[in-house]
Amino acid sequence: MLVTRSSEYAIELVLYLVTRPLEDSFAPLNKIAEEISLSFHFLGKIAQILVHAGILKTYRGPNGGVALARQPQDISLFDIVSAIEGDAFLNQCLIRPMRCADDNPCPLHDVWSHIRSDIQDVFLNVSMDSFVKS
Amino acid sequence: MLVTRSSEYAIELVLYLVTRPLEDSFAPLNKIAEEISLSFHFLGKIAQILVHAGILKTYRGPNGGVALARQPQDISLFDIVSAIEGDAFLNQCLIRPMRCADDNPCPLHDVWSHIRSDIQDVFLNVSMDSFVKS
DNA sequence: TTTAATTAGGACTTTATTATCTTAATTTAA
DNA sequence: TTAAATTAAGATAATAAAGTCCTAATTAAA
Repeated sequence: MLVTRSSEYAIELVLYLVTRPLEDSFAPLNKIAEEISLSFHFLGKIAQILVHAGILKTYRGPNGGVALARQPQDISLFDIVSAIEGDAFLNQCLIRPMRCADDNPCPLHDVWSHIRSDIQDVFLNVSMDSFVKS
Repeated sequence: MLVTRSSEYAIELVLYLVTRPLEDSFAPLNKIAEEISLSFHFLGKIAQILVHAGILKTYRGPNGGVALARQPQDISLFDIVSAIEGDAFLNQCLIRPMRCADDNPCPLHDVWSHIRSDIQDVFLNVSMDSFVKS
């Protein structure tokens, strides 16, 4: 598993907002949940995390819903996934992440720090404007 | 999370066998569990999976234990992790892995298939001989 | 100003993962 | 041939992740 299911859902939610027509403002979560076949309540929790991370904004009441808080080109895959998975995402050693440190490295430490830095770059370099509908 | 804790343990187990003196044959799991501070019983289950995957071999009875079934240079990180995580490891799309297919691709399909192929290459190219003690 | 539409967030339930416990099977050596 | 040392594997328990449900808070419009 590369990311949790919560991260998958978060990516789907952002993709939904990125690919829908620009003129629309807030999209209600119940409509999104139905269209992408996810649980409305669970999606609400995901949305809250993304709001706290500054990726989405919400508005309550009639005609309310969620919307992107910044431009698609300013939202990377890394932003979304690290918001859900926490700071530790791609920031730890592969084995015994809690024990391994630069001054007490595990055998994989050097190899892995290069690998995860490469993977992190990939996640940082995929931004949501790749998926904007024209 | 990039891999499950079970995969971490599997990597640790193999690393233990790779880094110990060559003249030793089978190492008993209780000794390994103690040295790397893991649950003996859980380690036993991990070992069984690695045995079925052809990475380890075991021998029961006094002086029994586990040993590498092949040379360190013939065991990659990918071998270990995919044995534990299953065939789906790095072989699926990032979102909705079950639904996404080449003929019905998710929005991330093309981007992600390149990314995961790169990550998979990294896992394939790290083999256990990098960690052999000389 | 009341009602309806929405997000916010806590409590709870279900499911999957991780971990432990117990017994069986295998093998060596006394 | 019995006892000890080991892995094999099923059953159960604990923890974490995923999912559901309920009530509160906010906002717009009738």
